[in-house]
Amino acid sequence: MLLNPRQQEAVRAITGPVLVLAGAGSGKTRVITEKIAHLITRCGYPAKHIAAVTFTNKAAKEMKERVGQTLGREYTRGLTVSTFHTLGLTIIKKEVTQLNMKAGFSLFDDQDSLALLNALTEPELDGDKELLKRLQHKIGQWKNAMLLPDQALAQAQTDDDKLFAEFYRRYQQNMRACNALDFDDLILLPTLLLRTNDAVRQRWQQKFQYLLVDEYQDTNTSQYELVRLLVGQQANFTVVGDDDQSIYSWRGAQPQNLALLQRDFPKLQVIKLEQNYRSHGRILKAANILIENNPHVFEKKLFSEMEYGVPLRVIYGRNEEHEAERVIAEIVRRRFLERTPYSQFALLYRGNHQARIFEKALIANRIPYRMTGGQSFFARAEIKDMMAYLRLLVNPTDDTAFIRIINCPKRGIGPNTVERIGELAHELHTGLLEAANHQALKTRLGAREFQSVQYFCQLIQRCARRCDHQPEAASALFDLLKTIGYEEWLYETSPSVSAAEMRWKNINELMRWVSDMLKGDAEHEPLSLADTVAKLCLRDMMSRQEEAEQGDQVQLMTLHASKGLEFPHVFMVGMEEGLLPHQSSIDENMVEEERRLAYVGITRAQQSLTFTMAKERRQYGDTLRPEPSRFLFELPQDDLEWEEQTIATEAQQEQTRLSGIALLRKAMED
DNA sequence: ACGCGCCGAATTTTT
DNA sequence: TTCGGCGCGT
Repeated sequence: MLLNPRQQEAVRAITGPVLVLAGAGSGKTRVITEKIAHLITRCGYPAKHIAAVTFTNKAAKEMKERVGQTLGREYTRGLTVSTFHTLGLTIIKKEVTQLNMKAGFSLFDDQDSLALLNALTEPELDGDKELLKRLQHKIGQWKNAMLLPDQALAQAQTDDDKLFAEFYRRYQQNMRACNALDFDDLILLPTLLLRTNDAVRQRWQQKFQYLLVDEYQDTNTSQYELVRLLVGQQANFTVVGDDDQSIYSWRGAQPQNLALLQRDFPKLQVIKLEQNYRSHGRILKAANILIENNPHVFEKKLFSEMEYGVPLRVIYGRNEEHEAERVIAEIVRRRFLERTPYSQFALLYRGNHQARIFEKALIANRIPYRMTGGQSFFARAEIKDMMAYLRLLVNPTDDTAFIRIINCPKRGIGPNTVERIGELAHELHTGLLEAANHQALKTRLGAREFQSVQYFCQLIQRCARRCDHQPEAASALFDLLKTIGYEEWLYETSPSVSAAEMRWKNINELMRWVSDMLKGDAEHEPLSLADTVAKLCLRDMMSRQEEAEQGDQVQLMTLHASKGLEFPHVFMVGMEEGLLPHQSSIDENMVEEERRLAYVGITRAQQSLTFTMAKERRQYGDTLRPEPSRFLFELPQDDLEWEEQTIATEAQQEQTRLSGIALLRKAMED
């Protein structure tokens, strides 16, 4: 299909700064990929001088694929399509010496940095999880605002802030000692370096002569600054975004960055993509009218040339179980009557806890479903263990990794022994592993403990040395895994055999990625172990296995997780004051972002949209009678069918339930 | 190794 | 209020 006039305009605007305001379903990924193709084939930009930046690996991967399809792989060689964090990492790796860092640094995820913060604030905070989270969040805010510890301290108003700034200083000091970076550092360090070092900045401006940024409304201050520094005076760039889909401000995203562009680049060309190719007219109308309740810097109104479609519906359950039952009865009915496959239905909710009741009902009715989100692969204990081994191999000063695995699997090294090692490390100004390997430890530990520690150090060192010879690295890792007896340990400590099997399977999955990345393939150079580990930390695996084969399953996810996706039939559940908008957002005057969240949900729907709610909802042990969400009243009532609010008799309710089940029986006989 | 008992969660989480 | 996870004790 041809690009529409606005899309063409967006693709062809190649001189100077361009902002593409891309409404939901307006084909923005297509515009970005076409634009990259246009830059390469028509404008003489070599691929290696173009960078496209996204927020997720998934988006980066999709974009890479689509550019490859459009142009053919040979034209895309050298093209940079990566996440902000991977781009930051690329710059840091090239500029390690400028940054006074050693190669083979570790990347800490949120859990790792929380563990470090816990250790650093031991006496003062005493492991208070609530406070630690707040501290971590605060440090993140400072980093995103590009404030270093002493600047944070200088700015601190309250005593609390001063204390937190002091912890921030300790944290950074320790991170440096461990040669470790957190995710925010991946943006902050390159930004500060580019800002202060003219030669480095020029080098990177030379490298990236054209920059494209996706989901621009989700950038934070340091990310925007990085963009500004990279594009320089030339300002040849395109950012694509939609202020109405900004739903991550609680994570530091600054949707104001869209408006700031106009201030910082007066020549900014603004192009709006308002034609929607996804949803029926009624759904778009509802979305437009809802979002008009928010203030806007840029006016935007989506339109569709598709049919007007069926009315939006609002249905009730007498409580949350009944709500779930009714949704399921509805799905079963439509599957049966209209032959709609399960996979065309999506259930969207505000909070993960809401999923449980729907899950239960789906299981009870044997309806296949897929829940996205939840505990991620990398949050699993066995994966964290293995990653800690990998990190320690690459970076012997990674004390967080050392502490995690020193006694895992159990090898008779208890907290006391670790304490002794810590003391020695402190005296010698070294990392824990080096201290553990020091002869001075002999006099401080019992013979057994000393021997255990020695054995562990030798294991790590031997393996690390073997890993230096690239071809041997993978087998060295497998040998290590064997030697420490991790599989046996899993079977000993898991609550069930099947749990152990699951965990061991996960370990093997990880090991497969590692060995694939070490080996490389037709499209990927073989990577060093250090690069492999870094990529894994950023969840940036090559050939990340295709999302487990998607059968015919009902889709369950949070509204946040649904951004960017589309479904023929959408149920937005729990449409109640207190849930959406969420109570704490109401309390903090953050209803506009909740409205955007509702907007995101509505614009996921292609053909039909159903809002559901419960008349009664149990919470904290008492029972609430929530009001319908204010957003329902903001929608065009002519397009909304409210179910009659008659109070059904028990008999009628039972009838509804039974007819649902009867339909199910029939469906299962198919 | 297993079981019991207590405590915490209850908003969203791209890296 | 309830459920699940974790930690400790036998």
